[in-house]
Amino acid sequence: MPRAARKITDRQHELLEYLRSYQREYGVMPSTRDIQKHFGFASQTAAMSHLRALEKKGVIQRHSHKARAVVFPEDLGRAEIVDVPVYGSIAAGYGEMQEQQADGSIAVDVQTLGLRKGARVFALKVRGESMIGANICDGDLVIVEAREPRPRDIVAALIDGETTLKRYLVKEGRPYLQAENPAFPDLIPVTELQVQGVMQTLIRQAGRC
Amino acid sequence: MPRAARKITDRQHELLEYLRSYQREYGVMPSTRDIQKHFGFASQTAAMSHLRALEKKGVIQRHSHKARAVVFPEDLGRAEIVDVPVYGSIAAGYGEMQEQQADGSIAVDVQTLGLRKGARVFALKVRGESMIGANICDGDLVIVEAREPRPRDIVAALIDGETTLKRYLVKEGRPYLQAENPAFPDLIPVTELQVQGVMQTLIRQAGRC
DNA sequence: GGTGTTTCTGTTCGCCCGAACAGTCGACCC
DNA sequence: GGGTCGACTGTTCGGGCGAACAGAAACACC
Repeated sequence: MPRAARKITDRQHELLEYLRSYQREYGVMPSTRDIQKHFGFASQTAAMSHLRALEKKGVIQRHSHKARAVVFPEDLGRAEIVDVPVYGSIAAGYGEMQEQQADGSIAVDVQTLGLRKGARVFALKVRGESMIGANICDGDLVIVEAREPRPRDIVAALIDGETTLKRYLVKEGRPYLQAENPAFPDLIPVTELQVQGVMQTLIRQAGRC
Repeated sequence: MPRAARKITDRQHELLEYLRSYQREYGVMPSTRDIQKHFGFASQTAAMSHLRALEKKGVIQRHSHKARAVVFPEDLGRAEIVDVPVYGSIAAGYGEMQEQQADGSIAVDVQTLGLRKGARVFALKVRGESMIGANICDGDLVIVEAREPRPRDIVAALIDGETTLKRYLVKEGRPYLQAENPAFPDLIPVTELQVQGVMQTLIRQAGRC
């Protein structure tokens, strides 16, 4: 295999790793002179030829005559990525949620999440087995979009000062919430403002459930 | 509220949108002169002052005296993001998978996926109800890491030329696979090389299941 | 033994690009 | 009605930064 996709050298791998770590830390690519300093090169040309080599092997792309214009091809044309804050529990409306401390956040592209542009979104850690009938387990992460529910949506609702998942149903014009577990009481009438959002995506880490 | 977090102007929103679209397309930020040309400014200073305004409002960060050094704070310090190829079905071993066309890909940060560094990983669209007992439904997306299974892992296994999910169990030193649905036959002895990987994460889009 | 790749040194060139300075005009804000 | 913003024009300066050129020494391939 003389042309294309030859194997990457140890030294080139080092450089690649530096590019990645620099980008993660500063959000920008290093200039050839930054690379020079980091590796202790006496000449800036050394960095240049390494970049050229990596470009020839296809692991990076460069825009010529632009500053810091090194790009990883896999980052290009990727769907937009959103950070979703994760709450262990939510004991307030959406308005007050911003002040509440998130337990962390997850980053996923919008396409997988199936979100509309500009949707307000958060994630909730499921506690208990009340939705086991919908195959949602204790410990699952549920991504919720703050919007009006439609009948049969699974919603995050505020009940007794705590947020839980329930099925949103409408009977004879009156909305009510229902657990998907025969051991749980059925009909809970919806008073007002209790629905915080609609479940959009579910994420489960292996090992649980 | 005189200081900090004032509202973003329409014009500033336009600029922000341009920064994002430029970055998505080229993987690099535009220079002030790129901005100037795009908006038809007569002076490059117009772009500069817009960037300064956005920085003061905290929606971007800048590294002074560096070229194209505009950064979105939310992109900074984020866990590494990996692209996971999605296969509708896999009828081969891991080696041949690279040649097989992926049905798309999803981008998630490694932390949410719970992956080890350098792990070989792919995603599989679940077909059928054979794992409904483990609360895995038809249409779910399962992220699989190619590695040796441990007892009680859920694995992607090649059976009759098609990949399906099964529970990996060991009885009296002999490994076998089991569906998590009483309607399916239990014990399937493992011959060799059939396990393609271990389920690590599950992703479910709402509306299904 | 020539040809090619890798990993560098040393130097020069010249556009790229952020930054600073000096203004202009209009919209709000007490 | 002076003050502070936002949205610019017009110009100059100087370091940032990619790129080119001329090597060199090690190693592998065949």
